[in-house]
Amino acid sequence: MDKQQPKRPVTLKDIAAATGFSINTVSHALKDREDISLATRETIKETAKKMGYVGNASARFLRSGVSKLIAIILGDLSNPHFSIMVKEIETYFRREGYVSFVMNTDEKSDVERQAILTAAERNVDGILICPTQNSRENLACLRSTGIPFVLIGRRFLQEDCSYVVCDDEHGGYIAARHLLRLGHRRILFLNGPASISSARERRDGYLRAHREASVPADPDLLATTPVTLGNISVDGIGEAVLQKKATAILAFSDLIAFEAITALERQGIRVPEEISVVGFDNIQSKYPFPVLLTSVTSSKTTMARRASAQLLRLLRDRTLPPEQLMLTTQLVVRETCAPPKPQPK
Amino acid sequence: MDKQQPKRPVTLKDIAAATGFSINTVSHALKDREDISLATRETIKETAKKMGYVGNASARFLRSGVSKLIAIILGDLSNPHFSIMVKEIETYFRREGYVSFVMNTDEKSDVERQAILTAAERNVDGILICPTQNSRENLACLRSTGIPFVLIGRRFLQEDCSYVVCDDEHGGYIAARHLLRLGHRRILFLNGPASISSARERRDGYLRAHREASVPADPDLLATTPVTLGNISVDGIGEAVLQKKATAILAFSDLIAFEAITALERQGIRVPEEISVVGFDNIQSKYPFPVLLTSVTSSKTTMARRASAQLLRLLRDRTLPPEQLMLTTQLVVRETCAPPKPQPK
DNA sequence: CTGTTAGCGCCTTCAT
DNA sequence: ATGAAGGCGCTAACAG
Repeated sequence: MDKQQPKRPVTLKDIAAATGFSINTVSHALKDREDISLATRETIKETAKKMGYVGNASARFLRSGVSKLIAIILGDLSNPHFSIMVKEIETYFRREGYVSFVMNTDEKSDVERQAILTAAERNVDGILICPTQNSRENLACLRSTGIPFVLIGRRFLQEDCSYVVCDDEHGGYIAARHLLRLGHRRILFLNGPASISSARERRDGYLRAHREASVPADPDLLATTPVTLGNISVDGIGEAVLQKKATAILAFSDLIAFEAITALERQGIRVPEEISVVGFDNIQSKYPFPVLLTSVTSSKTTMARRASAQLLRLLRDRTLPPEQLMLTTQLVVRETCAPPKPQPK
Repeated sequence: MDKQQPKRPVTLKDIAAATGFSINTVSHALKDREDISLATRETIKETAKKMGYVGNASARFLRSGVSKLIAIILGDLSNPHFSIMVKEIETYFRREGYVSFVMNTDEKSDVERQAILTAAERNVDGILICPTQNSRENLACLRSTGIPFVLIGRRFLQEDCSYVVCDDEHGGYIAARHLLRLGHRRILFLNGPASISSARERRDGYLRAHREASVPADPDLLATTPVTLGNISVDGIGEAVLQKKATAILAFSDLIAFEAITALERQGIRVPEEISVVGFDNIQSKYPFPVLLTSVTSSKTTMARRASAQLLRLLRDRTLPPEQLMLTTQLVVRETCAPPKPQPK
């Protein structure tokens, strides 16, 4: 067999030597260029296969300037919301001949900055990023690389760059409206930090629903929790609910909602009998968990595909203007909401 | 500002021209080599930073032969079981200066083969793979690349290669034993395909528990379902349970268990009152879902870290012999199991 | 149709 | 302490 020595990879030069053609001819033949005779192409391709030629992406990039590499930068891959999208993106781009790598920022802007620079150093052709938005600097950093990018899930309103987001304001609105219509008057919003655009916009929707229903929104009911798994803090949620007299909870993500439900039930507070809960992301669209959480959703796979398609277009023609896309949001009603219990006075 | 032109990345040459030193000196200075005077190093590093130098990984690889790239090949990133591990691996390797990219095989061996070749073409330094095991050829393909690799979660018993798995036989054993001790005599095993080592080993444990309990294991209770999300098939699970007179289900993964529970409850069959369910993976260790599924587990983060560490060692010294590691499995008892209902005759 | 030349950005080696 | 030369594998541009 041909498999003992430390295996130097086969190069075009090796194939050239083996077939007697020049390196160049081999290169062209392997790309099936018309200007090489069919016979030659056949011979060369056969020899290449026999020798186990796989090519060298680094060398190819160095010469051509095209790496066929994509960077995906986001907070937390272990969150199903993201992993579902990443899988979609990876599959989409692999079909187009690209390889994509993921970098987790844990929502920290310095890690994100490092990730952007790493992407540049790795010569990626494009970047898909769900920005931390802790600071504005990283957007400048991203721009300064000159690499085409598309934001996904979050956006910068004052800036003119490409993004694909969902209608978070509407999401916050329909979630709050649903609860208000059930009769809830004090809805605790476990929101993400206001620096994140989607958190801000959901809050706006939440407030709009209150205005429409002529229910005053107590600022004390707007709470903030970190959004990364493992850092979500719902300690004392039971106490908070009682103290703030909340009868419902709106959570920034399904994971936060689940954390809250788990904590509440541990304290003997039942959902939805004693407190209603609405989440965001509808991660059950893919996993048929028997949890039955009412949740606001937008198609993650659509979002991922649209963002990928947009980036791909940008890669093919870098002069294209930025494109903004907002997908609709819907409320998926399951079983974690009910009218409020008559409050004992 | 310095940001209009199509932005050719800054190279060592540019810094050399700007500082008046040679390319070589610049290269050395940026690596903080002792043989460049401190003053020069300072100057050069400052200029580099000012000019926004980020380096070029492809060029570096081409010369040095080290890409600092890792490929992760697995079935389905959107499965939390995998995404949790991938996040761990990505973080682990990034701290060591590596970038890792993921490729989903959908458990198809031809896609896997392509992924292996892509990894080789991309000059990865190492591969972490959870093999499909549909065919044996891909292992040969993997070997032929000469790239160090570590299997994760599945293994080839006859082959001498590095792997990190959990004790699946013991997992199948304790799961079945738990159900047998509760009084179940007919446990439907929704297992993965027997080509997958972990499925085979879990089945062996399931059978051992039956032997120990002197309960005959009806082969009719050994069912097989695809393991990728979206392809899991539990259609007619209700009918199957009734027809096979099963009083409990053991599932190859938590996702399959959830699918089964959802399907059963839709048919009005209640868990655990009418049927008990045990899953595998304990994905709730990270997500506090209020589902309370009894599940067999092994630490995913430990598995990921151990596999990463093992691969890293291999990268530092390719002559190291293969290393095999098996982590223990435990049963996490939650609320989906109960003694069987007295069967009406 | 096929071959030659040159160079992408970096690092290794050797020279000064 | 710094510089010069050469080449990693590939492809673009041009020559024959």
